[in-house]
Amino acid sequence: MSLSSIIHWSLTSERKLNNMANDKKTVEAITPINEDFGRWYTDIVKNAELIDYSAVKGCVILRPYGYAIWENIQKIMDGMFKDTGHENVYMPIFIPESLLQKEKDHVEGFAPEVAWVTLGGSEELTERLCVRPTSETLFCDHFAHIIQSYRDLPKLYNQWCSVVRWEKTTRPFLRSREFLWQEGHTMHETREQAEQETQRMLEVYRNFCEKYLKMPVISGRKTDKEKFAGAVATYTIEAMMHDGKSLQSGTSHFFGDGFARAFDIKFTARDNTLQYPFQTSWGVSTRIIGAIIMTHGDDSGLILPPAIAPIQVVVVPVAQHKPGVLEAASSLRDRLKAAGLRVLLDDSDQSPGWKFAQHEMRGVPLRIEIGPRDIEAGQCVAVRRDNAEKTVVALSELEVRVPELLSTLEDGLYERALSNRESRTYACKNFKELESAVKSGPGFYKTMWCGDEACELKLKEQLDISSRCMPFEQENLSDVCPVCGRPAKHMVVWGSAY
RNA sequence: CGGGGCGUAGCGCAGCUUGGUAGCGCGCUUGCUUUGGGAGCAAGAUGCCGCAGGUUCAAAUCCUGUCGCCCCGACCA
Repeated sequence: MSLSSIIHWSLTSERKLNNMANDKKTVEAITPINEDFGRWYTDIVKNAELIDYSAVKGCVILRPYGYAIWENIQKIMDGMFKDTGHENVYMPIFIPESLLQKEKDHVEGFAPEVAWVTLGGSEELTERLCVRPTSETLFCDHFAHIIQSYRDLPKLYNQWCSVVRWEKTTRPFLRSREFLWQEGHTMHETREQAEQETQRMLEVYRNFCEKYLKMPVISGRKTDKEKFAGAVATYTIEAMMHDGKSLQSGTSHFFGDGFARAFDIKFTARDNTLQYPFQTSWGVSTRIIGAIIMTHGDDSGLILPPAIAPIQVVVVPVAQHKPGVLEAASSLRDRLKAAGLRVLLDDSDQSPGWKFAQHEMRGVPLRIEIGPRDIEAGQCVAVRRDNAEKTVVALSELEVRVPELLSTLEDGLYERALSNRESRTYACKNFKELESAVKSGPGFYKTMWCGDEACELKLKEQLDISSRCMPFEQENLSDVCPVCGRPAKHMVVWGSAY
């Protein structure tokens, strides 16, 4: 028996025992978060009814609760894009092969994971069509038609759509073959304007993650090795997950005029000369839902930040068959709804305990219990999802206290995520320190770096870590690269990534 | 792509070694009683045993092939 089969055997039998022990209680017990993070994650996405697996490997069904999270994310982000002057468009799902191949680096980067359509009905197509893995080429083809003059610039476009990348290893939300996202594509008169746009949209992403998702991120630049195929520079926001691994949560690319040249996009400039415009693109995908799960979740399941939670408050009536209870509960619901909250009154005929567990699994930020005793006392009981803290709320103060509780919960989520990141972040002056930091567990390892890709590759080989980003907020940890000893140019955050 | 494991009711699994009427728990349906942390009793319904061949009087069980999923590793804009 090989080592891995022994490990597998002991895991499955352990699970069997767990299941047997839990049978009385529930069939939906999830793996403890610190026992097997990967399994915990899969348990969550299925048990919280975010997704179901489909007939095609790597393509998941977003169930109503999971899709509602995406809709809330969309609503907020779309507003932020509109506020920064962007317009939504929709491009076709297919890209002719000749179009995809116009930019050399781009096609090389994406070719291995592109899905092709070769037949229309039973007829072989004269040119095969790729199912878009990203839409730079389509936008460029279109921009070439509509940009003539500096007066046509800037073009600030965004589209909400799905893209397909034929991945070998897949995980719900984190890496699937088809996923939903938004991709912004912009064209500018000058290099500076495009560079500014790249940074501006990264800042929109950072703001969105920190303000609404309560997820601290590090923003910075990718090394050349890690940058987007065809980009001059790629910027990223990196978030640390519960287990210390890094998740690239949004990217913003500066393309220079490379694509413009490849696609022959030209405009007449103010000085009556023909110029190539400068381009950006930026994207956030449903992967961000994976980030939310892995940042905030715990042993009881999901914890959703209120801003994107499909249900912000669940009202659970206790002894709901008794006269007056359901009426009191639905009046609570109506008042909270009127106060602008997303509320569910769970009047299903499950026991209260079952409802508690169920809504905890689904990450509802705040639960309100109301039973005969409360009604008599003119109160209800609010329970925070993140720390199970119970607060007695006078019914007369409902509209004031509930938003307060949600807001302190938001602060709590952010603080907890931040302190997890801080406790797993290591500043390393030399190779020895880096090595021992890596040994002490997954995390962010900050070091200086000479800028040479050879050193980057060496760290991958020797310590199995890759560069996550070169943060905008640089620190001076030492004067030399810990790998080669040459003068250090940048501070880099290293880690292992999802 | 390499190594390992698993496909039996909606879910989790037993049965396979040694072939002989398809099982258990949860869930589901109906009724009654319950309700402040995953309720109880009673009566029900649900299976091309992944698929295709083969051996046999007889296959969930043995043999061959095949497809799918999971884990570990490699790869991964």
